[in-house]
Amino acid sequence: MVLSSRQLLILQVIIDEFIQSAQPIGSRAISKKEGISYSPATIRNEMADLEELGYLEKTHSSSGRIPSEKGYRFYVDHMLLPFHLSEKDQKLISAVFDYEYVDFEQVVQKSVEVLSDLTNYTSIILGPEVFEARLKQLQIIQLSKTSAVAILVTNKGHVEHRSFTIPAEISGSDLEKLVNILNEKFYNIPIIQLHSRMQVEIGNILNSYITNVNLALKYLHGALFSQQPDNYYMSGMTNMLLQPEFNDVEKVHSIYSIIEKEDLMIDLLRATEQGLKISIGQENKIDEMQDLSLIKATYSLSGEQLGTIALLGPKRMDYSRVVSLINLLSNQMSKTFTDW
Amino acid sequence: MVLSSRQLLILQVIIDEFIQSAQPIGSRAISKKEGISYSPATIRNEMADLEELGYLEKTHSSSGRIPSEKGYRFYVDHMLLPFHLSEKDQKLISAVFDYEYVDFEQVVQKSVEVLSDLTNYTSIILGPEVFEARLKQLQIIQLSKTSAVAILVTNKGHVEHRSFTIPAEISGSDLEKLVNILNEKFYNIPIIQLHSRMQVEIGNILNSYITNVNLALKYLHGALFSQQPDNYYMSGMTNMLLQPEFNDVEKVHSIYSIIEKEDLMIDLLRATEQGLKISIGQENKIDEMQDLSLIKATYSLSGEQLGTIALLGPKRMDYSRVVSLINLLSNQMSKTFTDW
DNA sequence: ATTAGCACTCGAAAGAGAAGAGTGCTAACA
DNA sequence: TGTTAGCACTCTTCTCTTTCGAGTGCTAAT
Repeated sequence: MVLSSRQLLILQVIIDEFIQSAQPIGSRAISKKEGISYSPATIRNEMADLEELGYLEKTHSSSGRIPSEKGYRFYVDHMLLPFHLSEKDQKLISAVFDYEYVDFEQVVQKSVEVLSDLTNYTSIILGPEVFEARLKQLQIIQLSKTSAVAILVTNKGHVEHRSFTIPAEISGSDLEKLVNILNEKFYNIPIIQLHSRMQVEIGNILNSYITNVNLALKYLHGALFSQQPDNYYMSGMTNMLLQPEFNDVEKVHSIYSIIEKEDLMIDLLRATEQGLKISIGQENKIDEMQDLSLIKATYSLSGEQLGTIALLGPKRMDYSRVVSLINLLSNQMSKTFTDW
Repeated sequence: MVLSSRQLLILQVIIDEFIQSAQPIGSRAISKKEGISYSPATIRNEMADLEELGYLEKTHSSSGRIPSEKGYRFYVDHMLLPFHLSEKDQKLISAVFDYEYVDFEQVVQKSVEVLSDLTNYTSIILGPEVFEARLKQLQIIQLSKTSAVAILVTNKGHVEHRSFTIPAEISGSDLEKLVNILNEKFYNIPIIQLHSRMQVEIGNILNSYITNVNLALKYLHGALFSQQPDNYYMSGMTNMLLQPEFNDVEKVHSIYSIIEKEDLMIDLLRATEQGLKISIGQENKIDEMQDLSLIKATYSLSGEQLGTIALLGPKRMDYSRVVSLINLLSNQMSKTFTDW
């Protein structure tokens, strides 16, 4: 069953209007729209058909129509017009990349903010995946007899650091030796392999130099990897409060309880495929996200996928503008990172 | 005008009950309370007096009473009983300090979380002030021809880092020299002085070694200080949604709009005096905080004030438990930091 | 000084009615 | 045959009452 062009037109008008107003749309309102030359009665017939096909819904038996999830899906798949971003939008986005002293974190932080500001939705970005980077330098700086900072720098400029107390069994000079050997031996290996190779490859070598090798390794490892790196950035959570569909504290709370579960969101965002993906309502598979849409796009460095940038808002989202914004932003991010 | 002991008792019961129930308290309910042996009529008379004195309010002409801000203030100043924390609370708090690998950030992060979890209010902590620390080591690690990471480590184990692009006019070896000289010259000076002394003291010395000194200094400085250090930690914002007084999206939004203004909150929290301070409703001087109470306490390292730990919730707060929790936590923080 | 009694006030909840937006269906029309 | 006018019907929303109960303030009795 394929839709007639008139049905398409009416569907489009209803979705566009509903995205604007958040109110059910009636036949009379549609017939008065520019570009529509049918009477309300005709439109009512078409709406009834569209409803039967599953693209529209009613809130009650004599209400106007609102888009169903299937309607949104169709809209997103087949009716998304290329949106022309305003000068202002474009400027605000490029401003993110205009700074002299920049690093990944700063750019990502600014990106997530500009995205939530421009859309009035909640924006989330997964930062560059540290473990894909390679070891540039490892360092231990002793602060006192019993405490030190371990610092790890990757070839992509990411820095991880952690303070720790030096156990009595390990001397400062032993730690230093350990670090020297690790730096020499493991320069430029992927961080993700560091853990396993630390155990396997150098235990023997070190035994001759250092007492308590295992303890020292354990400590060093604990210091560096005890916490997952914070590459999760979110902005505009309160924007949810502005959406009329969430004008009830109950709903807000249920949504926030999901958004706050960082692990869950990371799982949700971690992109499988390159490119842009839209999940509408129940497509998200999570009860609390039934009324939400998630739009995510990947960004990359020299073609290699680096992270995900995403937007969370009501199903009634301004998809066409939002998609343009995300595309522009993710492309700019990719470009900037690759240029460095 | 001093309150009679019966008035005190009634005031206490009303505030305690209201903190529990969030409902206006009537005379009959009070007279049935254990420890009260007066008839409702007697209590009504006392309540009328307490209202005239400004300690109580009515929500409408025939409602029960609720505490006024003056009532809360009196309660907090004169009626706060030492609260015996449950085993569970105490355990959860000490668990924060029980880890093997710890640094400031981790402890602060965990503290802010445990505090909001235990209270169901919003918790904020100002982390240790970096600029009071001293320079332990400065380092530049070159990542490529045109990019590098600058890392600054303080004697307190704080690490600041920033990536930057190396301008064409400056050679890598010059940067290295610069860092060496800075390390030698400025070891152990307070970070806060680093900026000015960099300008004044070593410009001359460096001129002979390095071309483009000023540019290099400018870059290094920009890299290290371009961003304020993130020593602001917050947790439990969504807890506000659980409070019956904020069951209206409007109110939540106005509160969140304030909480999100990091600068403003930092100003509000930065403690002038050592110790614990409670600000109730209008005492906060901020319109949007009329319905909120703020409790803040300082923590310190060897007696030297280090930061602030605070709790934000409705005026109807469980002051006595909350004060005990904050005191315990801030003391533990001070103790832990001093022990290191 | 305390308390019982009582009239009164106000909010919350429930119900009734009117208005209005919108539908579905039927029959007329081009 | 596709389109439209007309009309009965449905359902929400708003407003107006009514009722109920909790709680007060005041007066008079203890």
